[in-house]
Amino acid sequence: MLQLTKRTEYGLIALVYMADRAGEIVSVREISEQYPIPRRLLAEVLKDLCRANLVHSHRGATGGYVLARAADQITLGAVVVALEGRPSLTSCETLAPAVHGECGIEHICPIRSPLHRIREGVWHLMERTTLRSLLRPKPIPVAIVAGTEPNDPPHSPTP
Amino acid sequence: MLQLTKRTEYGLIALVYMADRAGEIVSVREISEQYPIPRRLLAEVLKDLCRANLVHSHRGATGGYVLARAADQITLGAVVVALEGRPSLTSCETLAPAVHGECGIEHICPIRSPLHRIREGVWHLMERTTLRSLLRPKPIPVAIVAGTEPNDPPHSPTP
DNA sequence: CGATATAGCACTAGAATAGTGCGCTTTCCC
DNA sequence: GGGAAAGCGCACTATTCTAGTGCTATATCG
Repeated sequence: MLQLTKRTEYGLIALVYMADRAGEIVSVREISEQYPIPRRLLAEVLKDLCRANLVHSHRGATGGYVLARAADQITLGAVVVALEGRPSLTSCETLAPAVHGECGIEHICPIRSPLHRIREGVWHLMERTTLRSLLRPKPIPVAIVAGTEPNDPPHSPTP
Repeated sequence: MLQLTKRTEYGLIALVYMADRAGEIVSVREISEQYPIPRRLLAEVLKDLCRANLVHSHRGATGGYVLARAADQITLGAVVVALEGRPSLTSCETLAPAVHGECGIEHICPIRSPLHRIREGVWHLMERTTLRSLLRPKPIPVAIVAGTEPNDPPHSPTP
């Protein structure tokens, strides 16, 4: 269904949240109280992001998570890979490498290599998109609560 | 799961096959005998493509399907829309328009509009990809006439 | 020590997809 | 004209994936 999973959405929201508080340790509870995201599920997601080294964890009473790198060093692609695996677009690619290297009709499959190109395009798009570019150009946390975008003031998002 | 469905794969394979035989009426049986695709399922897919006016159907004993337009007039986007609906990338977009126009956290959702851009990018990619570009540049029997890409082999396409 | 937070595993429920059954209609061809 | 072949339409089953939850263990701050 050519759509990101909820896990990925939640992960991105959490990452953006953490990016806004760069350096601070943020707990799952804190994030889940800001958005209608099930706490336990978000916890699972953060664990995955931690395993993928996108965030660092701190255990114990005042524990939580912190971005492992700067926001412009974290790509959408990396997040997607961490939370739902490398996208494949066709089932060929999902199964092929695991089985015997082919999808069974590989030698006659007329859409294989062209679709690869598409996949590459999508993939490239996600690799080029950094967490930073997902951030709103608004510095104040309070603004997050209040602001829909009135008319995109002074900032220019990305070149 | 950022992946095309089997239906879409099957549809593309069928379309490519039909493009190779532009003008001829091709039956579901014929296609399903060339590839390991369940006949009945392929039939469902072709029906959907027919409803979307991407192919024309001919009933009766020697019936089958034919491309409704030239291969370069059929986009991957149109096929995807016909077989799995317009892609949405986030659940916001899937539900939002149906419900009350918002996903519930829309006003605070930090990833909404940036992710929209991504979606647009993916969508644009699919809209720009035509069935023709999925074809192998093989100088096949009847030749697809209308002239393939400029990088073609030693074959001066056509008038 | 106790409260709080992450770590890990396993499990349930629901939705979406893959694939099938069956009867009807249309059309070619003998 | 009648049968075979092909599409049409609907409904149905099965499998897979995702969303979300339960429980327990471990770590750390105060």
